[in-house]
Amino acid sequence: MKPPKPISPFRLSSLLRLQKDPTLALQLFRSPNPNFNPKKPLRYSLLSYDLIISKLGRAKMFDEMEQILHQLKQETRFSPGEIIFCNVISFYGRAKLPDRAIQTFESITGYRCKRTVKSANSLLNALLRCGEFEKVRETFLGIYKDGTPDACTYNILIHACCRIGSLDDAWNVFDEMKRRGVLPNAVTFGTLMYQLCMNLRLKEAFKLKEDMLGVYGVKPNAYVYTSLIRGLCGIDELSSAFRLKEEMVRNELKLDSVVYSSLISALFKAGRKEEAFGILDEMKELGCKPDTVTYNTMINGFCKEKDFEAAFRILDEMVEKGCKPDVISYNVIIGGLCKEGKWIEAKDLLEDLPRRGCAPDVVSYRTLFDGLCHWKQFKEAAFILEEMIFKGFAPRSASITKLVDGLFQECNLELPLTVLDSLGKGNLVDVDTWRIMVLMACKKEKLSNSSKVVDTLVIT
DNA sequence: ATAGGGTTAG
Repeated sequence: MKPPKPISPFRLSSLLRLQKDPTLALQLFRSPNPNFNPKKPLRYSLLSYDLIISKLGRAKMFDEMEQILHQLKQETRFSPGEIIFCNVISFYGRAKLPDRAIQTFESITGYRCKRTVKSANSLLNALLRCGEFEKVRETFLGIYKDGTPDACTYNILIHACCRIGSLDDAWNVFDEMKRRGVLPNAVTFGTLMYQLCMNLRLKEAFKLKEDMLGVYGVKPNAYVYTSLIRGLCGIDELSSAFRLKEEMVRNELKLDSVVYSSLISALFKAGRKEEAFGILDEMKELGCKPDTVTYNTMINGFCKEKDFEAAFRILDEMVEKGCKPDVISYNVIIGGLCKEGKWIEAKDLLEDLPRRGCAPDVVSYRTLFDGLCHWKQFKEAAFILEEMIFKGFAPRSASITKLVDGLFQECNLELPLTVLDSLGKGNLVDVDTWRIMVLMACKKEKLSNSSKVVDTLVIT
């Protein structure tokens, strides 16, 4: 048998690109040639660094990602491009780790890489995602160290103003942008339009639509239309919303699944579900594939109508069409079932998720837990509670109060101890839980039992 | 993968 040749740097990059599993990709990166002489280490290409860092960042494997970054720092053969750091900063933003985003930003020059407004923009956006508005301000004030703010910078600031709910501030930034000679683009108008439509300020929104083309020469795109369509649906102007959809066609804008999902959602809310199917057919005819959100919208519609059979049919259709249901698809159904008192079905569905290839999330558990408490299925609730805490998901504290309250009303003094035990394991015993436990126990005047509660509380 | 739009729970 011929001995295999060692992997070349080029080959490593292709293999990394193909490897979907971040852990296996990391293993491959760390020892690409396990059977060869380690004295001749592989000379990693910049591309392979880029690939592994992005994979680890997307998978939130930040310690491993930092190790690779450290290794990259030692390389003297090349200087990494700024884009790598932009990506890392946005991974930290998505993971709600603002301090790490800032650290990364500050470390860039240590990699022999020039810092520009691009990484500053990445940082601004990461801080915005983390809700760190004061730090957004500080970063913006310091941006001139790296260059001058561009359209992207101002767009992020406008978005930040919208997020804190101040359209006035957003307009101020818009004016400032123009004063500085930076041209607003489609994203600028898309962001402003979104906020106007969210607040149902449709008159101003349509004025902005006129101005963006007439005054600024920017053509309204699908983002702008989607906001307007949703705004119109929000004030029950469905026919106007559909007229806008036709206008998109006339303006040769591609109708995408986002536009269609909005319309389908509106049709269901207006009790016109038959037409929703017509829209679904139209999508298919125009070659616009319904995606997970489109199907989720329909599932939600059917659940609101208590038509769970139809909801499950959509779920089957998704699987058939190769569109994978996500955790939201299931959470919607679990929530709908709980609301109707069908908690057995809800529980069965949750327990079936792993088999269906979907990991339940904190919403799945909270929904079922709240549903069980609402229907006074306390034993089941306590069981789910233990499971969710074991998985690291915290219940809402109001739900716990409701559960314990309900148990005492049923004179069940044993189960609260089990609940307390579960909460203790998750370090979730807060002051409210304390209060209600002692209060309820004392109310029942079962002093022996109340002292037992206190004992358990002291231990936890 | 420097910036904006659609579905759930609260």
